[in-house]
Amino acid sequence: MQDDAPVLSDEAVKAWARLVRVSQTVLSKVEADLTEAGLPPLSWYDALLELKRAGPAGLRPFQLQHRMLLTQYNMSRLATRLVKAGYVEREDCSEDGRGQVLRLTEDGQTLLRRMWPVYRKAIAEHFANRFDDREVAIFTKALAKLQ
Amino acid sequence: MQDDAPVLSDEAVKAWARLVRVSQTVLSKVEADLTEAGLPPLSWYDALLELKRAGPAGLRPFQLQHRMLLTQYNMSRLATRLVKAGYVEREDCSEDGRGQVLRLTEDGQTLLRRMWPVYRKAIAEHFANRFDDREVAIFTKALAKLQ
DNA sequence: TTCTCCTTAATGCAGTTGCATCTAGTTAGA
DNA sequence: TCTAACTAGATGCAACTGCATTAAGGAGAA
Repeated sequence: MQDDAPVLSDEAVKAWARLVRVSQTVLSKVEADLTEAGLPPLSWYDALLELKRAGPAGLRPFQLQHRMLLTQYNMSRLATRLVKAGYVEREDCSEDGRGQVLRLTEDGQTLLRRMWPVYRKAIAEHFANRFDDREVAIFTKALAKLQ
Repeated sequence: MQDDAPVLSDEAVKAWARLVRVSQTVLSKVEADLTEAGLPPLSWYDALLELKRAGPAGLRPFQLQHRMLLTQYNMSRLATRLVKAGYVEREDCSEDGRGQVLRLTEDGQTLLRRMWPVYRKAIAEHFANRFDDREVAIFTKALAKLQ
């Protein structure tokens, strides 16, 4: 019987199981709050927020893709959806014939403003309210080790 | 200008963002390791493990659904896939004409045994190795507040 | 210049999820 | 016993994801 098993305590497995379960639960509660308010999913918010931060220069799809940790094909499709919904405009990139530039539209700005209160409330309710400042700091520090 | 905004510090938002990002990243690394080893996704492992724990009595789909925090329709479909793949058997429930019982098959047992080494290695690499025992305890305790 | 390799982005296909709805069986109250 | 309300599970449809592949432009070496 070989023992090439990585060391993994029961406690570590328990922590893992809890991370998976908790993140899934909390995330789906937040998504549910957005859906209930008739708003699009979190991924749309994330994309629009990044584009807002990028300002009028916009972002190349591959840049947004890296920031959001998306796959290339999912970025391509998310962009298509956001453009179709009118929240983003996509134009060919003048410096690179292969590329595009994505920019937030007015409607996109508006959507961000409509989503934030709902999103903020959801984060508070399902996540932040459970911790005090010290615990938030500890939690953040622990998560940083996984990045 | 109303102020019905829930209290939500920048630190809390940062912790939230990190939780979302990290859990997504780590989870997808683990899934990738399973895929690379030619194994089915994590959700299959979870289901099979619950069925193994349930023993020969098996589980009703709705019981498994609650344990795995699935929606009813996703439970129904996961069961169909597992049955089709031969890892689970599904028979009508004698006590309840509407219901079924799910049981692990021999092949299901075998799959569990094949998946665990890969899964364990992935948990260790992408998660547990980043922490010492004390940190695992702190992390678990923090996550507990979100349950 | 031309050839090769790399990067950017799209897409066909199969599988999965969310939502709404449906069927069928159970339970409890009049 | 009959009916209304509830519970267990399946499914049609649209949207989304993963995988593999493709098209097309860019960049550098010979």
